[in-house]
Amino acid sequence: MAVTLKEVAQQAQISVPAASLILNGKGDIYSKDTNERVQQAARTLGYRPNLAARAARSGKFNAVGLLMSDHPAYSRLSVKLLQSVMAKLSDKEMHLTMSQMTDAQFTDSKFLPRMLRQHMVDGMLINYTHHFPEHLSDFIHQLKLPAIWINARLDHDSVYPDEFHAGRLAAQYLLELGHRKIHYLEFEGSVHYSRTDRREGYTHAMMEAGLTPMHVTLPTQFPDQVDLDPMSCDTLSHVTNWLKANRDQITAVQTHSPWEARVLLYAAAKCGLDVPSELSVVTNGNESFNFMGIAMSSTVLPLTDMGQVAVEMLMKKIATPQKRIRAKVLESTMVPAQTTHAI
Amino acid sequence: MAVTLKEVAQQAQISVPAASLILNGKGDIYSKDTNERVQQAARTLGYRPNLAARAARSGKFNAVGLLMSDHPAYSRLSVKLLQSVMAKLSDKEMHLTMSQMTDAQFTDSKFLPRMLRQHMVDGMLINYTHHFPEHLSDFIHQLKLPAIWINARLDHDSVYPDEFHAGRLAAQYLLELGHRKIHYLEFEGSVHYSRTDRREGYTHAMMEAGLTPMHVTLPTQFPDQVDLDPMSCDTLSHVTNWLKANRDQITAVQTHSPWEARVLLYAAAKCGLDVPSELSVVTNGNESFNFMGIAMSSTVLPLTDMGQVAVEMLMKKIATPQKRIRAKVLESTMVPAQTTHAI
DNA sequence: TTGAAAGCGCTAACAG
DNA sequence: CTGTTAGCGCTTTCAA
Repeated sequence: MAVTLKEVAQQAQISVPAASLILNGKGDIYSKDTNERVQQAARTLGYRPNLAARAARSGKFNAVGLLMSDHPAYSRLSVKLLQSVMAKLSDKEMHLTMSQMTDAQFTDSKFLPRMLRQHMVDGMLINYTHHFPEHLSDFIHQLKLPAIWINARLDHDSVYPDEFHAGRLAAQYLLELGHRKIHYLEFEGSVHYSRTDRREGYTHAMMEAGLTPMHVTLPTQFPDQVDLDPMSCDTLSHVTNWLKANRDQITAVQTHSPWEARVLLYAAAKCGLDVPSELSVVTNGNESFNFMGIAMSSTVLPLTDMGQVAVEMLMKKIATPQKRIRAKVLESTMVPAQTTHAI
Repeated sequence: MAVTLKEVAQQAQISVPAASLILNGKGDIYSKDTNERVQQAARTLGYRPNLAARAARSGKFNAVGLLMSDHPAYSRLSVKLLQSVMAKLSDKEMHLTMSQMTDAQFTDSKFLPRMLRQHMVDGMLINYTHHFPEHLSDFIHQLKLPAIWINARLDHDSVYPDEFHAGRLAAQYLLELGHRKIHYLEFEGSVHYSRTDRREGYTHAMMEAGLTPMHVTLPTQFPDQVDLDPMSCDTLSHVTNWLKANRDQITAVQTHSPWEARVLLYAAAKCGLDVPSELSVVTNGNESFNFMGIAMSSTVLPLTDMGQVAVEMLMKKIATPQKRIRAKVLESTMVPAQTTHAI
């Protein structure tokens, strides 16, 4: 067994509760000397408070759970977001416990993640973009477990990006650069609200500028499915064919996500189209990135804010669980880089 | 307060310890009827065991900590690895608590992560590729806290990939395809053992085949530093220039990592060199991937095994903390895809 | 087959 | 300023 408070108290010749108070920063009622003795004893013995005992007594776990899918399409785990969440929790002397659900568990109405089955966190962050099982959210409400949703467009207890704004922002940026022949490219895929919203943001900006929106959807194989059959991917040829057929009518392309943007960049190079001098490319994304030796012009999400806001909201929710908190909608910013060029 | 065992026991008209035993699967000494009553009561009341109380009493947290850097170069967080770790822990009814250190904390010899300062986990997984501060590992040993290192090449208590083998494997694959003019490309960067080992694996395979290893190191800007100045990246031009100058002497390139491979693919397209018909590209990596609409031929790590092995080792370590466990070295496999072609 | 008693390590409420 | 008493929710031990 590890060093306990009792041993520290004995060593410092004081009662256990006194040692507890002192080590928790409430020692100002004790003498300078006693404080010193206790601190010293704790240090020499290598005392580490047992968080389980503390939680058992105080009724607070000082822990937050993060629930997500193991399917990248349902719950993309942004490392930056995760870091921001952890940093913010760390400030509050709380920790993060992770839990993921497999697709099978996800659809099984009887399955409950450990974090819901057992009492172990003060609140939950739920990073499910869509398809969050209703029986689970019902259960969470029923438990009155404080929870904040991330990336889900709900009216309350939720933090999510303004995807319409992001879509419009990217288009406006291309328009400001003087582009008129701007196409919008997306691959077939899941139906998260970001998909329609970004496209509508683009459409809105084009109409505002008196231009006709040009939108194309191409078939793809989801990049994470490459495991299944690496040889069968023909995404590139779809993009290349489209680009070849339309190159005269295009000076710029806005893509739904980095996935389309990367393929497009590669296809353009294959077609001998130089980016950015002959073709500008901009995408909506989470963070700025440089996948191919060229920095992508992109809208980026304030992921750090997002994590902080989510944690702040959760803290409020934990303090007053019954009160619903108005959803926070976050705006992206446009980060110009090396794939766009004025016309 | 949530539903407690006491309430369940009252409802089922039995003592608290009896209810505890029954709900923990040790109810075979009780009558069928009693078992049923307790289970029923727990269900209708929505009982969730308080893990803090259980841990306080049993002395086991049933929790594992994951310590990493927030710097992607020191501790790349593979989502697949993380998932495998979580899944394995989930099987054992344990959970994962995350902790990251910032670079500043990392270099501050006085800083201790919460997980070490406080007693809250039964063991730790440490995902630091290099530069793990000595005062921290000393501290961990001193605490006798069971710990397993991931990605660190230590003799004991460690799981890491055989990078030499991976480097050799990729080269051998190209050789089998009939390539002779095989160059090895890497960008300047940190000095993890994977860097030299992979290169030496390549070198070894080339020498075995009676060929001269051709190795080039090009300058780069770390892809994660794009935030700092997105416009200043000239990685692509370095690769393009190198490729142009050497295209006649190259039929295949092996790259240190996907980062080089992506840039190379893009550079080749820019030069009008078709992959794979005119240039084969293979890389060492963690997982197979398709970043640009073309599936990359790559060595891949058994990340799922890696997570499982790490957890298994940690469980052993927790059971017998004093015993050192021989390090487990994992071999990659070669996954051919769309970027390689027989000559 | 069941219950009572004890205690994990800690914090909170009081009394002195 | 300091100690005593009590108890968080649970598991373990022992007696019946």
